Amino acid sequence: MRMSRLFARTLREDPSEAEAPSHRLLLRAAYIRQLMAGVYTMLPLGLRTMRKIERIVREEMDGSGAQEIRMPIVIPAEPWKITGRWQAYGDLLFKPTDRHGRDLLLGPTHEEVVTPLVAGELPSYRDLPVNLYQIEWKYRDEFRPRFGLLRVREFLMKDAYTFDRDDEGLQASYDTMLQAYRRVFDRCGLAYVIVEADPGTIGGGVNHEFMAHADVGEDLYVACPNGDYLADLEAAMPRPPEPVDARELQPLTEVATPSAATIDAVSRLLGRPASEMLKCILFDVGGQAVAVLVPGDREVNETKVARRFFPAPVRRFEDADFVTHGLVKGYVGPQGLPDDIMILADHSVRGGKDWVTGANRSEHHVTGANAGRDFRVDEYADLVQIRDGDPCPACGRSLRIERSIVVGHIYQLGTTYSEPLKATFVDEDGTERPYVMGCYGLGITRTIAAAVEQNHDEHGIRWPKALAPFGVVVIVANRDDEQVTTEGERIYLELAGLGLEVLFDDRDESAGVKFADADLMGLPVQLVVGRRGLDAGTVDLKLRATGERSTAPLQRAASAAAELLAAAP
RNA sequence: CGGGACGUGGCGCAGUUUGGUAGCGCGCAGCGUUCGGGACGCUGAGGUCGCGGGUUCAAAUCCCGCCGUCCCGACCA
Repeated sequence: MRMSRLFARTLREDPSEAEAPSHRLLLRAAYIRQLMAGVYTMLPLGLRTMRKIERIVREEMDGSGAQEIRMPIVIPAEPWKITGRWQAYGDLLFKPTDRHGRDLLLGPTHEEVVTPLVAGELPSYRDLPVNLYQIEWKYRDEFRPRFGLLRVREFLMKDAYTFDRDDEGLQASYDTMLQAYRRVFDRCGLAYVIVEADPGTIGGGVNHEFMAHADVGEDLYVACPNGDYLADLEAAMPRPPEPVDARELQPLTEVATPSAATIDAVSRLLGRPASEMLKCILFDVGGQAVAVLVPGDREVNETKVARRFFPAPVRRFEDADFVTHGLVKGYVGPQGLPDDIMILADHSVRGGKDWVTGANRSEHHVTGANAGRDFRVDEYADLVQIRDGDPCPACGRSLRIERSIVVGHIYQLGTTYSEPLKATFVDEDGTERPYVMGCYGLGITRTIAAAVEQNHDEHGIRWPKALAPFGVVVIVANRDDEQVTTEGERIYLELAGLGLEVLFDDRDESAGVKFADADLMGLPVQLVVGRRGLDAGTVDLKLRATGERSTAPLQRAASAAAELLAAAP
């Protein structure tokens, strides 16, 4: 490709709207342009890199026994209403309507399409397992798109779906996909970890996230320095609480706590640490009131609450809700709550702990409140938010919180979708059973951004060769020197003849501009043809990743560049 | 949606406080000089000052409403 013809105008200054390195550099180096918040045009360079990743993904999917299909983007709403996700996704969905006023949506993921598809085609256990995937644009009207390609409203995703006869089959399919994902991200040159995670609005049980390290990453995970625990922050389990020694419990006593409606204020007023307070947070779960109990020094992990009740929508009580239920905001405690309020408690609330908690009466709290004796707990669960420094559930050492970008997320869905959608096959014994499903997402456009986050310096992008839009850039350093231009052209054609992807910077620009643009665009190998070198019978080579420079004899220029590229990271 | 900031040629910005001819740098076009790490000179093109309404003799500037973009939070590939 001749750069003089390439549709790519680089920017000398950082666009004001770009903050994250990948956003800034992809704009400056002419890979992408923004159309509106969270929606981007891929320019020729960006599209080439995107295709590179697609190709790697395709090869690994095909090699794992998955078959590519292509599902529609415009989807009828009905199956989504059946699975509950029409409500669960809510405003996250783009919801067009057709001329008949029928509800449609732009596909944010495709469980509701692929499940009935398979059910309609494969009625027998003999057809299983099945693994279908597609690489298609996804639409999610994110609350806040940001950081260029990292979080967008239209993004390219590879989504795969497996259909198995039973849990053992699912486990095997899942393991196969997990290995395929490893190979994809290894080939993309990403530094990443695989963590246990929360299934969010997809649902299901076991699931893992592939998290690429990045300072701008929006996703947090906890890691044990021993390496024996890794988990998404939202899914991280605390170390089980130490058993409480049996002892004499205090009586339940009401105390006046004037204008102390916060844990902090009560703690100061009564001179007791926040860890001895019992926090009682109220949620509305699809119309049902739920009280969640955690120690006063911990936060409720709302994701865990939402997961417990999925797909019912979960929201915190608003002021009006307290009034409706006859509760006093700031002074709510579990004892004496009406029966229509479900009480969920974190495991750490178990046993006699003489809690200080709200008295359900304005300006009053109680002391000596104990689970079982003074208040009922309908269910114990893991509900607290993990913090930096919390003990590792495996070894007890302090966990660290790390930042990352989720580039892949795989789920063992089980029958979460096949059951409500009545997607069944006939098993060997002649009975109908729902498919045991898995689904596997991989963000292609996000991987572009993650790769740039991990591979850049103050001059620009430094692509790993697997993702670079071109492998080599041939730079003509002296534009008015006919011999230099001719030699450059010759080497360019020779490289292209070797089957390499070459960008030929034949622009009528000064050498400095070309060098700067080459660094900015980040192509792995730079080959410079200039007067200086020609006089010495050589060309100059530079490896973008390391900045390492070398020279090669003019006659061996193309093969030397090819060898350098082959050895490049 | 809650909190904050911003919107002026393609890009980065000044001008708004105190209303009075729309500016600078980069980029773009032409000519000349220069020519291996973002060269220089001269000439030139390019702007409904986000949109709508209002105040005023006069609005980029003051007032009201709306739209858009970015940053912090809830959501996720």
